[in-house]
Amino acid sequence: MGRNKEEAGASSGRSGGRRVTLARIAEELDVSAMTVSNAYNHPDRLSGVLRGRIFETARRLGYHGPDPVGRSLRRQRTDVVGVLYSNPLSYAFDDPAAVSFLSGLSSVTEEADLGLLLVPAARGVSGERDPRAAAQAAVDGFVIYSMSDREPLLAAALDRRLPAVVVDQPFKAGVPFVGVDDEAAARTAAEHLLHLGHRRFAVASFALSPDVRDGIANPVRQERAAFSVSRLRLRGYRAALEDAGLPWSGVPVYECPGSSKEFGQRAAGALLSPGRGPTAILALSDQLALGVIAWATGRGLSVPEDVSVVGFDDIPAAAGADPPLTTVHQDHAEKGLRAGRMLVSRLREEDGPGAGPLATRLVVRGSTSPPHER
Amino acid sequence: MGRNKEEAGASSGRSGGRRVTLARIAEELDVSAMTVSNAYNHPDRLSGVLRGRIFETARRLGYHGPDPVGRSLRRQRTDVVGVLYSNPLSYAFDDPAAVSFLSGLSSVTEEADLGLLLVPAARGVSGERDPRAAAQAAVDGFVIYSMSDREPLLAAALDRRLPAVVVDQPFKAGVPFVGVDDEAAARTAAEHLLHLGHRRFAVASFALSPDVRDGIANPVRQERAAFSVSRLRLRGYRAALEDAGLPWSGVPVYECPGSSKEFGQRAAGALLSPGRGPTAILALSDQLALGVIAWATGRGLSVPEDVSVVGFDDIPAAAGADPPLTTVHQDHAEKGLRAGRMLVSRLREEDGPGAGPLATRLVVRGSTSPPHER
DNA sequence: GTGAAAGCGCTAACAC
DNA sequence: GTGTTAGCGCTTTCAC
Repeated sequence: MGRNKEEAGASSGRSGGRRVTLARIAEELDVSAMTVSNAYNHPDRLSGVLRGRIFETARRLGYHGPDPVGRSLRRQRTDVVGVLYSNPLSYAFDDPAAVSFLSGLSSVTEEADLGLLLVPAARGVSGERDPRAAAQAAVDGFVIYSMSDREPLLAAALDRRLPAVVVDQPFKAGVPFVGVDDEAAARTAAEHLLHLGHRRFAVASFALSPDVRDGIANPVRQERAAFSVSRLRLRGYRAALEDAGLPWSGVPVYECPGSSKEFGQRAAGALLSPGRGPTAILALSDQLALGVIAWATGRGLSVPEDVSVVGFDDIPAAAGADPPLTTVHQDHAEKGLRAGRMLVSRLREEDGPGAGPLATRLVVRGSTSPPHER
Repeated sequence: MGRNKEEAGASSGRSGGRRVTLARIAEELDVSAMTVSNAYNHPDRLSGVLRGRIFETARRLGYHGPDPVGRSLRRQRTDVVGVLYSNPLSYAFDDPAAVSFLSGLSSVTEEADLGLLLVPAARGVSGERDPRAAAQAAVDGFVIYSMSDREPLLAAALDRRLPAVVVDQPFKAGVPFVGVDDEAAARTAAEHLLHLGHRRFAVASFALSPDVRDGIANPVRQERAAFSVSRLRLRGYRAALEDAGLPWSGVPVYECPGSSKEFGQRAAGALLSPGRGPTAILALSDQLALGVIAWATGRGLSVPEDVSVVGFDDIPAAAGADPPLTTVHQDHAEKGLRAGRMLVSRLREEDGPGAGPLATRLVVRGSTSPPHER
């Protein structure tokens, strides 16, 4: 028989100074802690009556089930997936591509009953993120989203030898990868403009390396870019133009610190200002492309008559833009689904989806046309 | 002196079957576990030399710092904030208002070096979410975003007696709240249309209760709505119309299961179909309003000439819509900031921002005009 | 069906 | 500066 003594303020999980634990409930009912644990984790291993008394006592004492941390320590798993991002977290929510990605990822993790932990990693002086963040995250695995090649945070995460999936960049041997063929996709974008007859190009790029710059990036910096996505897209553009006999040295690449409409406007200002500017602008992202268009139309230039603009990503706003944006489509939500499924299957030690790049396709809309005679 | 024996495969954190722990490093160097712990947590309490040997040995053995779970158990804190959402997680990423909110919230939590855990809570048959999710989340506090009034998940979270903040709904005595005065704000939206001369109204609403419906909701269901945001906005509309002498019974309220452009189109189909329809539609969200506009223009009706439409939220797409949407502005990112600051200050047991509703304002754009004579 | 023993990995508090 | 003790709350294993 339980002693059943009333506790003052028993309604709170931490009243009276002492937290209510499994052991406390067990003591109260003169059963073992194991039995109380079983009541929550293996209800079939108890008589219904005892289970009822346990829950009743728990309710009375303000106990709301096994402490998740004690549980995780003992079971050696947390049922949480960590997400590592190359930028401050709040940037992710301002980036439509990242949001679509997280939407896909979260639908898989939630389905698998796993939490999604957005890992906070303060940015250091060099633009790199605090690697200790990866060591301190209580997770069963990582989804690493779009990191630069030699980011210490990435190394720290992989060092933990937990299941991990890398998305977009960088490609690391031995680590499952989800992404597209950026070089080939960028190439099709440039070829589209070449077919239309353009000969004078400029590029609006987002960051090439964590040590962010704002200005024209020379070919050396381009090839050394720590962000492989940037490097590969530039390579794709370059290959297409050089195949058409155009010297890459004549193509200014404006590097913005980030990927936003505002930066796109700034890039446009630098690229389009002088009299005889480019007739076509290749943007590494839709956000940048939209900024370019906004700047151009704001200056009385018309798109595509005066300048053609091509983006990359096909974010939701691309189709609705004025003019609708010609861009390289990639399925960001699908990336999240795929990354999630790969990681979940690894956590369960089952077979999951295989590797191989996701598809892209050029979507021709209203922001490109043959160059206008000037 | 350390024994320094080489271990096979020492490069992995869990090689040789046995995980590498603090104690293992301590043993290797013939120091106490405490000293190794101090090397990571209180570097100033060791000689630089010893610290160096410890890190060197850790590196050699593949130890990457104290296990986060063991650490959390001992310290009785996780440095993680849990986010509870009224819908499946992936919906949050498809809702521009929620995304802005998370952007604001994450910037505060990251600044405070706290992780953000998106808690997975499967949806039960009644539309309610699994309350066990709240009991199993390893967090120091909760941000509860837009729950229905009697959601078991909400009760389960509050039962844990952790610091918590509720955003948008429901208002619970004793729990810090962040939100706007929905009733007053909705009222201004309806008054705007009344001033323009409208007399025939209809409402496009998102869910009133977790047991989702799709169709006209009668006044009883309206008043019983478990989502206080829905209830209050409807009350605001109603108060304005009744003050103008219009009977609420003449105003159809179409309840959609969710808040999306697609649902808005469906609502418009039901509300605008018959010959003599409303001249103005009040939508409980911009997403719904945008759907209404899309349906109307797709049917050859022009907005605002044939129907005026007012939204609620002022999401980024509202200003760029065609026509630009008249709507009630509220600052979702600010909500996230405020909720984050309130919670962080509570976790630190400091004073934080006080209560009080955030401001809203009616933004008149192109989707409203005086009613056209028919 | 129920329980005893053991220990998951770590650090606060306090010696020395 | 470094070490000792103790225990955070839980569940695996195995016995009964």
